[in-house]
Amino acid sequence: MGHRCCTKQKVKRGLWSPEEDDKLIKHITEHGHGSWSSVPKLAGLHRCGKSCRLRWINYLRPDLKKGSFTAEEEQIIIDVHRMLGNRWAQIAKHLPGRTDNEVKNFWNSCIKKKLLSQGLDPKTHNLLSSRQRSSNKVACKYPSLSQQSSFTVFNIGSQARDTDNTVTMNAPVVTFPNNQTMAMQIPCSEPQNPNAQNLNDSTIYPYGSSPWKIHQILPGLGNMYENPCIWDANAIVETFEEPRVEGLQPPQQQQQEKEKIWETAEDKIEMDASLESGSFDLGLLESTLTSAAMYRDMSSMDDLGWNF
DNA sequence: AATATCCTCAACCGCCGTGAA
DNA sequence: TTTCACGGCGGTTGAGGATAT
Repeated sequence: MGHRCCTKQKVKRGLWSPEEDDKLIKHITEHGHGSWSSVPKLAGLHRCGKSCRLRWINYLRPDLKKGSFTAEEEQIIIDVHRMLGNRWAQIAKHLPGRTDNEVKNFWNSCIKKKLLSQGLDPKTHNLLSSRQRSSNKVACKYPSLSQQSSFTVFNIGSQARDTDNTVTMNAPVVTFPNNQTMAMQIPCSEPQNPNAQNLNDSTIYPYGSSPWKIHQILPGLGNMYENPCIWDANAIVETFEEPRVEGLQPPQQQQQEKEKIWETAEDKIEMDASLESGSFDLGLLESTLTSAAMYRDMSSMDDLGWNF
């Protein structure tokens, strides 16, 4: 059964013809889309409004980025997915010009296989058990990541939404080889977006534009750090300053807020994320985690420079 | 060259949240 | 309070192209 708007009249389905595209583009550039349900009639299309919307958003929009995903985009997807799961629309927001559908397809057709070939569970980003690994030997068309077997020491936990709506998070663990130091990019204090008034605003630290400085991680076992990254545990990394933004709550208060949300992790952070209750701010989580994820700019694992 | 299998990705499906009536 | 229309989202499908046999 189609959508209600589609059942009212006969609508065409399937691939769009160039003529249909032209009609839709012409209508929207001249009049805007307004109510999508009225677009087909006004544009002279025998499609349902939802189909028009999808076609415009995913394919015809002028600001869409064409072409393959870059290595950097791919890493962003992996990093954000690690923290947000299959929230494609949220992930796509970190990739200007990319759509949720595109990101989802790329994930399912490529990244997922890469992670499996690395012995990582694409859902949790954790290492698969040896049994799971052996049953997941997948030919990876893109060998770059799978060749980085030495990075299996790098294991970040991630969230999984359980059926009872509890978000379970494994504490992120970055295991550094003993006696190694490592350059790591973490955020410095000043947000670049002058309009940002609120830490909850994820635009403060958009990928690629946030201020980072290189820190050195001491040898040993370090955990991804707290501030503004919310992980802690017993991190053996140096702290960095709280972002200074006008109108922010005092750090102490922020800390209390965070403590409401997060329970201290040892190996695992479990929190009651009853999303409907409103006690859990997904936006805050996301923006914070996104900031937290910035360490990924060591992303390019090739740049890490382990000295084995 | 023919056929089978795999892979990609555009499009659809169905559910959900929101706001208006 | 209920109903409905609508937009948005994530999961899934299937056509068609690419690759393997």
